[in-house]
Amino acid sequence: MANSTFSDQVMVPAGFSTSLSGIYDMPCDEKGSSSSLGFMDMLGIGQDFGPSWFDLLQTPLTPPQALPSPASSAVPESMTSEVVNTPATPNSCSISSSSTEAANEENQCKAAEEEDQDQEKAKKQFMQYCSNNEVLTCFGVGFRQLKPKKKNPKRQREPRFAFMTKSEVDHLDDGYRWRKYGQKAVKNSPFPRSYYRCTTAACGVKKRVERSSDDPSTVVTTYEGTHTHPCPVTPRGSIGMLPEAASFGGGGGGGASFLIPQAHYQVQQQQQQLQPYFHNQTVVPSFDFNSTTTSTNSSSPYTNLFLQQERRFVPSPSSSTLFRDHGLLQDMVAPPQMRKEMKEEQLDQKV
DNA sequence: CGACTTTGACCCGCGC
DNA sequence: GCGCGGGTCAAAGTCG
Repeated sequence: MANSTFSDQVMVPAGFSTSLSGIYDMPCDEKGSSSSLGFMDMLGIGQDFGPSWFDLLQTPLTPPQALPSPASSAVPESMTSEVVNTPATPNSCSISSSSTEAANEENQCKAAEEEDQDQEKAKKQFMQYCSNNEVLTCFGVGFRQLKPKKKNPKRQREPRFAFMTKSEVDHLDDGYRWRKYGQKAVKNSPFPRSYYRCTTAACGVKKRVERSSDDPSTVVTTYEGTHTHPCPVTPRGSIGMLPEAASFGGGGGGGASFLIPQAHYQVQQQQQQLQPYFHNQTVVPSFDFNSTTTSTNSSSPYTNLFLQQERRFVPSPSSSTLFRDHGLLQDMVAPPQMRKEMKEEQLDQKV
């Protein structure tokens, strides 16, 4: 199978961005039965909870042409309200039959609530991220309920995170090493779904990759689980993603891997190696993680992830030095406005 | 030879 | 109970 680096993903026509669209939230099954979530499940389609996520997917988070300025980078109110609203069903712990069970359930309730809080946090942060980054389509912060095993009937919740990317190839290189362990034909889709598992021992992270039947140019990647190890791709040991930082919403229940930050790192790296290749490519605009709008003391690795990783690429007056120093990121990561400013700055310096 | 992919078989949950 | 579909296993094949 063809492999690609993340740079393949971000090299999309102007007006499109590596896309993430709308967050889905997966309701917990009240009965604790397993639920293998399909694509429709992830979108929340056919489920009776809150506003339809499918509706969210129909609307780009931000218009492709309208770069969000710091002032306008807040999550749109309409989105915020929908994202923050939690489905009514999950973790509603109201029924118990005995005192011990009640105690257990109470603990589970607390844990679940904490998880939900983390998830809420993650959602907010993620929406902020989407809003700030012209993300067109994102869908997925949630938990998958694993099938209860007979020996261990305890419910397990695996964090899941899915997003869509425009890519010619299915399997995108996110820095981790994956082994394909299965492929299945998907109903109502001409494209098969591939199953990958992190090759690192004791790391149970999985990912599913499938091509959208609606838009064959779109690849849907679903991550499941938390990496328990640093990203193996840490050239020169410069930016190794810590396990905490490499996961999403992991404060309470761990988190699924998230590609974007590392993608930028790879983009930056490959930019240096493949400069001619990236010529005139405009990608990944506007990464402005406003520290004033983002909680920095959050226990969520999600927050730290963005703050620590993304800020390396935040175009700001001070970071323009970074662009200058490397001399090759300008076309790549800087939004048009930023490129213009940098150009002007360079002209000023020449004068 | 090790790492990885392919692919048919198998398991399990769910709906009817 | 049965069939369907999603997910996983594992043997065989491929590749560097």
